[in-house]
Amino acid sequence: MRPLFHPASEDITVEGILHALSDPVRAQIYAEIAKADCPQICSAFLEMSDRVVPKSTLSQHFKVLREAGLIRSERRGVELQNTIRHDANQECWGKLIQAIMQAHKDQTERRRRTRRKRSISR
Amino acid sequence: MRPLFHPASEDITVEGILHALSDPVRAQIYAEIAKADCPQICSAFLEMSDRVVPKSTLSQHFKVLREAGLIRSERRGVELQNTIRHDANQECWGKLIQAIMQAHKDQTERRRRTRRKRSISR
DNA sequence: TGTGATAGTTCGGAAGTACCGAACTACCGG
DNA sequence: CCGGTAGTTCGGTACTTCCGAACTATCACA
Repeated sequence: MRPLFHPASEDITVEGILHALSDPVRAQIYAEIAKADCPQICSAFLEMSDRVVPKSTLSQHFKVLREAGLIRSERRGVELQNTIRHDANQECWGKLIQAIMQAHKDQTERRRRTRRKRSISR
Repeated sequence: MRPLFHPASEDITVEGILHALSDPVRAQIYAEIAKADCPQICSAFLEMSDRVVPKSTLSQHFKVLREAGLIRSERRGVELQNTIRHDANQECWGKLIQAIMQAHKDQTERRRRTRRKRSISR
């Protein structure tokens, strides 16, 4: 097991961030880590809202988020503590990331409304 | 050749937009269409800044942008006139797209400065 | 109409990426 | 050292991307 790689903040790219957050599972993971007030461990996401995420897949998702520079993972005993990377975020990526997360939130909300409307009209 | 498919605005997704714009070539195409004051044809992008884009690849890139709901393509004779889709953009995606384009712009600028600094320090 | 030219699309194969189960490594508590 | 829990790596299959070659669509003009 090689030590966890985190890119230097000057190596973070738009492409990397967009790619990482263009996956709904990863976007949700990121959102939950962001809104939690304490570090989150990977296995907390083995089952999410509706779907079950296999743990090898989950591990890859965390790797993508980490290597895009979005989260920081630190070993604490047997588990990884994941937090969002405020260093890079605030300065140059803050607005981008916020806009993306807001768009995801709006979309979830919009979908929820549409589903409900549809089920009423039957 | 099937007619050009454009998604209805309610079928546009964050995932689709992020995926489309996470490719630097597509992001640049989108940026240039956005800043031009008249529709742009696909073949205008066969050679861009430094790289040459093969036309089959270019055709796919336009398809991705179109099907993400970012651009509209209309046949005018032998060519396609591409414009950005303001309908969907303004209402719910405007902020997101602007933030992404700004981030791309900042990144290009940052990279340009770094390159120059490096070449001075030699 | 037919021929040539130009713009874009489709096809097919090679290269790359994603997903997931199974086997593995790392760490801790007794 | 054992057993259990948390994560990673491996390997195969499935999907995606890239690009050249062949194709289709449209126009202009004889």
